Amino acid sequence: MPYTNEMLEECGFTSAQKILSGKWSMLIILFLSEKTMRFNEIQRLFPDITHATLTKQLRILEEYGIIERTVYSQIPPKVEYALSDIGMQLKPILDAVMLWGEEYKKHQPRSASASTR
Amino acid sequence: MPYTNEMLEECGFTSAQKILSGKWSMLIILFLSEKTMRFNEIQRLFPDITHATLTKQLRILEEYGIIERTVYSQIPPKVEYALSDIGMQLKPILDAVMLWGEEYKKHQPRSASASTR
DNA sequence: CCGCATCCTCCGAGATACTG
DNA sequence: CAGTATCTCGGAGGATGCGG
Repeated sequence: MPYTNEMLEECGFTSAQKILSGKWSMLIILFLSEKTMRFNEIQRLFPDITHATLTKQLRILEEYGIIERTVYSQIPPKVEYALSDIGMQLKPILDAVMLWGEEYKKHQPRSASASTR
Repeated sequence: MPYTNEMLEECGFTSAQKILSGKWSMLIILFLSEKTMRFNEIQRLFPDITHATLTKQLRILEEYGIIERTVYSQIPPKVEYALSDIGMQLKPILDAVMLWGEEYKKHQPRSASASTR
């Protein structure tokens, strides 16, 4: 039996796809699962993501309810990012993804870096 | 310590991100993990993916070594798609993702369908 | 039945510069 | 220190039509 777009919208799988398909989503979630971090901490962790892009990614994940944002109204400002409960439940999955990725690289030493598209 | 783009390229996690972030990748892999399928079977399963798009997705996954393509030279043509060994190892992960998605929808009844972006 | 080539649309990701 | 506002650009995803 076929799966139309409507049916896929209902399915939890589709939510997961949207949330995880962001270029940095999985990495951010994985590191936040270790500890709560400030904006600049995250940025120092990934020097190659601009702060504008990082802000967007964090906003999206926040809207999805994956991370929680705490603002301390002070000078200088301080904002902390932490995983929500449901976000935390992604950790074992992302760990498994990472392990799979390592395994994959052993078998396919050159494939996924040279994106053929 | 920071993770530069170069370091991330080395990391297996990045391969996984590229492979899994395709809009249909996870769904296709999940269904192929159940059984080998012909092109038209897959397309009937997802009526809302055009055959051009499906072809591209399958090619990409094939280049990544996730799926294997068997062509039967006959009239009419027959092509079968199956998961490779390394592709099969994704199944438990995708099952977990699906379960997480269901759990997520319970907690966030409206979030990820109304993509706020 | 299956795949390829072409063209188009749209959005993610980044670059840059400015605010409190 | 953190966030916002624009702009650009490339590529994913899709529509259509031809070819074997």
